[in-house]
Amino acid sequence: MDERLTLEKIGELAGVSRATVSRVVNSQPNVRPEVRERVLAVIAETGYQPHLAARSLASNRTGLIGLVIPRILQSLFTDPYYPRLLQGVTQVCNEHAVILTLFMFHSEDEETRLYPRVLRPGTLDGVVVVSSQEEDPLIARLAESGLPFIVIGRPTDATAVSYVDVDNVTGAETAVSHLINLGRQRIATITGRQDMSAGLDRLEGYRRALLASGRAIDEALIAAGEFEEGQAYEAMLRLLPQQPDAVFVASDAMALGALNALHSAGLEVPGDVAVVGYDDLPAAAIASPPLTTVRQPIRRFGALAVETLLNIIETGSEPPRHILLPTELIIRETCGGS
Amino acid sequence: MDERLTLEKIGELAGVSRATVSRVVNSQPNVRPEVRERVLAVIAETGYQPHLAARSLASNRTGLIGLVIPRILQSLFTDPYYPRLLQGVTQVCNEHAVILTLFMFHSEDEETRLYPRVLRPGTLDGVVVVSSQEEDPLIARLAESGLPFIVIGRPTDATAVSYVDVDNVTGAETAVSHLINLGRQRIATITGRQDMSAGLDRLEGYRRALLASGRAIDEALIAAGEFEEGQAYEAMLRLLPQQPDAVFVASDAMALGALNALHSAGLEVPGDVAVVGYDDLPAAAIASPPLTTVRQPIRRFGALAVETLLNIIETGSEPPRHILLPTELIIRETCGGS
DNA sequence: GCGCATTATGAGAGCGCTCTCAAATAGTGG
DNA sequence: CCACTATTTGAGAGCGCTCTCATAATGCGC
Repeated sequence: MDERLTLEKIGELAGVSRATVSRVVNSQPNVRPEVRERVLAVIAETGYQPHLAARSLASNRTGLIGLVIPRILQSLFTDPYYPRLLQGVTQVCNEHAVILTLFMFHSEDEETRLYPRVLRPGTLDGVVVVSSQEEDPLIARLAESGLPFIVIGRPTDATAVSYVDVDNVTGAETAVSHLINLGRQRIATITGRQDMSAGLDRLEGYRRALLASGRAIDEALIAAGEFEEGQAYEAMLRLLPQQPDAVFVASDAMALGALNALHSAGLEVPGDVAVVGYDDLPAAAIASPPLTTVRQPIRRFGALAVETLLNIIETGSEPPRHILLPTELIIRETCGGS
Repeated sequence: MDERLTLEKIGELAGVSRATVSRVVNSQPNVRPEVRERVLAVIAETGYQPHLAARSLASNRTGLIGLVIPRILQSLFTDPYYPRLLQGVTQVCNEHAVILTLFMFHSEDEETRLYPRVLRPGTLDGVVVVSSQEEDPLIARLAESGLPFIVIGRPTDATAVSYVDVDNVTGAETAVSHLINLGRQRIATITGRQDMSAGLDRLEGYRRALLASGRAIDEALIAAGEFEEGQAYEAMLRLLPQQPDAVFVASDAMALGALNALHSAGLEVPGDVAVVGYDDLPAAAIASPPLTTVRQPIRRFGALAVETLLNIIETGSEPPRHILLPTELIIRETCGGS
């Protein structure tokens, strides 16, 4: 009882060979039902589980996938983005009996030192990379290594790489169109970082909505917020001389900053200026006034990334998978009207 | 170049045997410096990394540790507790070249189905369990299996089990003593779940502070909040007839609920009733008025758990490690005075 | 320079599994 | 009932590493 359980041992107990037990464990065909039953009984009785490392070595499959969260994004870690993402990710991992490994880096030094570890042979079957700034070096190395991987959030050089992303262009377009339909005339925007696709795409959506309604783009109404609350506060103040009557802000954190700026400038929201954010943070719902925003299906997002990765592992990375998920406009009070 | 790198291969290139390369890779003694150098050069040049699965099989060490987050606590996942904890945990994992695996369960079914996976042979070197309700069955199974593990948050039957916990008793005691020193006379408390040590200990701290100042415990001033905002709201309303002039609330989420209740009852905070929370959520700082609360060193917490686990893996689980971390009273405005 | 203790090196077994391949058994048609 | 095919089973090699143990090389004292 004290001795370690192996295939051999189970075979002995069931009166068959190691090979047959292996077939049963892996649900392969060509085992007499009666024998299969007998083996399964022994397994259930003993609580045998195959030795992961041994199986990995022999089969060249570890049953582990990695989730890589780069340093740049750690700041976002205070909003519920990652927890939600993790829920989606772990959910699918659990369903498919895959073990999730988590790589979080805290400094550039750590990144360069530990990236090789992600690629280390005999470790992972595949990797989910949360994309940060454009051009994460890890992505190039993954591509080169041949290890299956998928990116959450679209990288710049996207065509050859599989990714799952939110349709930020359409999300932003919908938000801005809503402001247009509400009759707002001078719609400004505070943009996110322009080295992230999320930042670029949300600006692109803003442009498209305006153009679609036959308006011109006024560059003076576009201010850079870098996805940071403080920067957005400043950006909002810079926009005020242009007398916007609405502003589309590329994240809720920034929208909160913009709201502050508007308040301290003595302007009414949504009376004087309508505001729409992006992300639907919990803080958005309890802002005053509650913030109209664009909600992303974050959990589905994580789930879909893993599902797609598993599919890539199974069937190969060709063709690259490009998946865009729709967003939802959550209308609250900062946009006025409804 | 295309062929897979193995110890054998490296040995060939360096003109030594597999065994010698292995010694170099594992920094063992008894290799001539000149030979060591030559081998290291080949390794650097080729980018060789040992095959994890093969090493695991041979050495019976995988270099993986698990972090298990039980279902019950997922609700807490919206506050920054887990992100912070993960930062501490991954930090130490990175330092020690250990790979972190994350197990999150979403239903009772998943738990019972997947617990064995955590214990599966050839998978993990050790486990960090975030304790939830008392008596997590996983803890008993881990103890039985002999796999090294440590619990974050103290389990009930704590003596035989290693854990890292916040000193909730002292934390609560300090908070309540502060209210006493401020001259509050009728200090109530809203408790957390009494099947979690955090809930029990914070109540115990409340009691101790009162007794230490020579006061009696008035059970009518103790109301159950179950760690939920809504429940705390109700609890606060139930307390009001007792005319408390202060309330110690066992979590910030609940404190926010209590604050709401006080407002809607037309009472002034801290004028009529002082409030102290616990946890120092971001929401605590921006509550109105900003909430006095007890801050826990969450990141250190996670870091210490992993460090201790690694030590247990190295040196054995005897004696069990019991670590208590101090808290910090963050004084803001809801307690009045300073 | 010789015998000895020490240190450096390589051969080989074995970790627990998968997978191929040949042998054994069961099933089929005439 | 035999020849033949289809299915079931087991023997054995091999995955890439660690670790023990025997052997080879080296250092040292006299």
